[in-house]
Amino acid sequence: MASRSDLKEASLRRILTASASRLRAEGLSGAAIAPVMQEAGLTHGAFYAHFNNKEELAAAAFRFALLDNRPRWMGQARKESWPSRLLRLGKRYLTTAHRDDLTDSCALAALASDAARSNSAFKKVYEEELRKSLHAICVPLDEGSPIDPARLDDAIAFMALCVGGISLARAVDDPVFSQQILTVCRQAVQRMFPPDNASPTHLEVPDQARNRDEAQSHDHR
Amino acid sequence: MASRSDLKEASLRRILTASASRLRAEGLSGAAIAPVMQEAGLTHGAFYAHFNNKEELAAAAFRFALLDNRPRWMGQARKESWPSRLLRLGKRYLTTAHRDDLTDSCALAALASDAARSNSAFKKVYEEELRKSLHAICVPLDEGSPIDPARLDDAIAFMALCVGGISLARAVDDPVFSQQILTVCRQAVQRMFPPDNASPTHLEVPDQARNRDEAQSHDHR
DNA sequence: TGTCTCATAGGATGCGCATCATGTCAAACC
DNA sequence: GGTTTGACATGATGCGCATCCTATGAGACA
Repeated sequence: MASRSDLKEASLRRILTASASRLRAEGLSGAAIAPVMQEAGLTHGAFYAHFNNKEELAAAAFRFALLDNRPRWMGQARKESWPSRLLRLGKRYLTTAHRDDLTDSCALAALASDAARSNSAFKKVYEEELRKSLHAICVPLDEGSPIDPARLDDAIAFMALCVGGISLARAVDDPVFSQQILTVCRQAVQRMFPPDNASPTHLEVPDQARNRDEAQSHDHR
Repeated sequence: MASRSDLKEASLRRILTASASRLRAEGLSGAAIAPVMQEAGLTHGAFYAHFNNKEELAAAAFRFALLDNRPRWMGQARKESWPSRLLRLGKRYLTTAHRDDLTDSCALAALASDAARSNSAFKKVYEEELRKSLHAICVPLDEGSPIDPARLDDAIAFMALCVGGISLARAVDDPVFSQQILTVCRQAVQRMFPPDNASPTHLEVPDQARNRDEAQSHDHR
């Protein structure tokens, strides 16, 4: 039928899709309006029918990027123990595939430095999305229940490791080194959250043996 | 006496200082030539007496930033055990003071996202500096000796956690949440690298209580 | 059928920026 | 002392970009 508002909504969606890609690939200041609109099949003039300014677009596109990706990379981590859930997520996150696919990657990592330099409005959006992701990590199954603060702390450390790991892996030129960074970080997740039988998540002293080398370094998505 | 080349060298130093600050505060694309030159007490025309283009400046300024900061934040972690060295470094790195002082902060964290989006030339510089920092973490004392690969792996995971932690803490708007991120990451360092003499009898859980990050911003202790 | 609305097109404007071109003056060198 | 060199200043040049303005054409609506 293509009613008037349907068309606009479709346009908006294309704009957000294009913008979300370019935002991650080129950063907050890099993703310019005209190219985004062109990628969306429109011209720059149409932009202001959808947003008041570039900042609004950035916020909306950032939200869109995470809304789009979160379910995909959450997958079904259900029913697993807490440490194995983190381990599984870490193995999915810290891959060469995710590293190399900037345009479709985790926006929290891709725009971390940018958010750090941005104004309070964008930081609020970033924070909101980060909280949503942390929440999703903590309780992917029953949406309503409050989350365990200890788990939240675990999830924060986990996210920091993942974001830092993939950022470093991307920032480096040598693919071997980059791969090493990813592998080491995957192992670090395991060391930080040892499998259930070891001991519960907090206040434990995991034997100081440096158990390295249980690294399957192949990536799958 | 102010010989000709002395003057040029002094100018270069001012340019690098100004550029290194703005680079960290505004990113690779944000740090423009004219403002940098002005901050250095020169005009934009003088720029090309020192560099061929903006990329050269960015690379040099990035190097300069780390050369300038590395000794300061390494401090004297000598003679301590490996885990306590990392713990000490983590406590120094993951502070609100470091978080808030973008212009003088760790360039590896401030420019991680930017490097990820940059060309191979800049990534090479980033990688080189990252390797130097990792090396400095592993063997701050005797420069010559080869580094233990296991320690290098530890240092990589440590850096990832630190970079991710401070990036997230900066990207977020709520100061309480930001503080929590820093605190959790400091604890995570400890969890990842438990102190060697961590005996159950002598349970000293130093960082467990709500932070009060040792706010001595950098150096001077 | 005829108005109205509004998403879109296509300039136009003005600014910031990297880079280049030209001028200047003091130190360096003969 | 006279010439040369080169760091620096000043002023283009041209591009990319955000934003604004105006026109248009097709759906909405009467």
